[in-house]
Amino acid sequence: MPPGDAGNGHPRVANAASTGALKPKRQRNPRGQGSRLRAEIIAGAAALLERTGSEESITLRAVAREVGIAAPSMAPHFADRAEIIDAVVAQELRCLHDTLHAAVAAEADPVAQLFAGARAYLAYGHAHPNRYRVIFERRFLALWDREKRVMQQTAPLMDETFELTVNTIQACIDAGRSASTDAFGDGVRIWLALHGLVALPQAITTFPWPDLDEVLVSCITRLAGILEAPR
Amino acid sequence: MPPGDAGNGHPRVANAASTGALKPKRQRNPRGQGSRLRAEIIAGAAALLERTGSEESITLRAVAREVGIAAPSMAPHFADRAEIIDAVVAQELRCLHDTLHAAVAAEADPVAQLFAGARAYLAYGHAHPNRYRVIFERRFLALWDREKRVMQQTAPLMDETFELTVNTIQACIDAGRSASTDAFGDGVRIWLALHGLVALPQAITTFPWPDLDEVLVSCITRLAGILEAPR
DNA sequence: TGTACATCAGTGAACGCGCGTTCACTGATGTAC
DNA sequence: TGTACATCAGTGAACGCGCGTTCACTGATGTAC
Repeated sequence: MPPGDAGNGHPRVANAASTGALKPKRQRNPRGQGSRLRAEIIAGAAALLERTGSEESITLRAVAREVGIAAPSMAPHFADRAEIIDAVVAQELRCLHDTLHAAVAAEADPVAQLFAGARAYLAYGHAHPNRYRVIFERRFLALWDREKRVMQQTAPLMDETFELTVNTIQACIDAGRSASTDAFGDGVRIWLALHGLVALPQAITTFPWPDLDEVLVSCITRLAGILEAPR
Repeated sequence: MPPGDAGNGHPRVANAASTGALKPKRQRNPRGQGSRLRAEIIAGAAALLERTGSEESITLRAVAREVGIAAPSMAPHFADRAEIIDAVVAQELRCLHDTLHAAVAAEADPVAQLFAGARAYLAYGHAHPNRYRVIFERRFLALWDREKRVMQQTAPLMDETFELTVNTIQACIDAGRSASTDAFGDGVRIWLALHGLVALPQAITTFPWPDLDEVLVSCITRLAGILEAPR
């Protein structure tokens, strides 16, 4: 068993403290501000996720190490791992939404907006594969009640993000730039293709993928019935 | 902590033995046939995966319990978890390939073949979500050397499976049924869309997904430039 | 203005658990002589 | 034809590890009187 490995298949990941760059001992939050630790825990878990790429590495003890607190100190804020991960997902989804919104808002032409949003989605997925995974490839193992609760938190945000796409396609239609007659349906088709575009090349690394930006453009052009390139 | 939970987030899953339906004590393989255990281990791991849905639940001890052997007995056959999972992936990918091949071969019309293959892919993904995940959503955590070795095993099979799609599209073109001029590129686009079609609705369960078969048909029709419905 | 007390924000050691791995072993089956 | 030996196909107990969780605690900061 290699050193640093727990023997349970989860490599123990170095944090700032264990690498010797030991953090200044954490100062406790002032009275009444105890809930600030909640945000620190979410940030710690997100950092852990970003660094290790595996949802499983977000153990309570690992997060505690990352944040620099004792493990039981998390109990008042989170009941278990899943609640922490949920909070991370919500935060990351908000981040993705804002990124996409900004990319779309930066363009004036509706067709350019559609491509810009799609490119931002693809760029986010490839720049932050681990964050992307935790949002769009989570699995729920018979945690049905919890799943519902989580979804109540993230579903509106997901819908809001998806609406960006539909609105942009509708704008293309209204401007006479698209032959689409079903903005919602085409939004779905584009989302599915984009997910494939982010996820598959990351999983199947041996395949001779063509240039992904070109694939993106051709998929969207055909799926959204775009009549010509952006002006 | 609930009983049966290791306290490490991995629920311990009941097998036939622990549920009381205790298996007849395993008979050891005859001399010279020791490698048969290898197949039993792969089958046990696959069963575990199918039942629990999580790659993490495939621990050496869990597989040993499933198969009904002592944990150290696996050492001669597999160096670690990853090797077992690799073997499962290869087996499942072979299974998927055969399924798709059969579905395509059952049709005569090339357009019907294209749709039949795509529908078989979608059906496999939804019937066996956990098997699908282990093939197409594996993550490789800095196991680069191992990844290469694994890919050497599965890459040819993956290419073979993909070729089915390309050949079918080419047949559509040759029969004058498709306006496509790039069978490979359109194969990629269809694969990406199909992956989204399998994976996203499973992960995002709150979204009001439209009928997935209709989405499949419309995506393929547009992405492969199909001129009319199958004859 | 003092002071006793309550509350808050955590700590640190200990528990039992499943994990991967080690190591000496067991018992059946073939094989050389 | 007998028999000693080698090999094969595993077993079972023990190890140290990280895990989630418990429980009594500590020490700073407000607050009632």
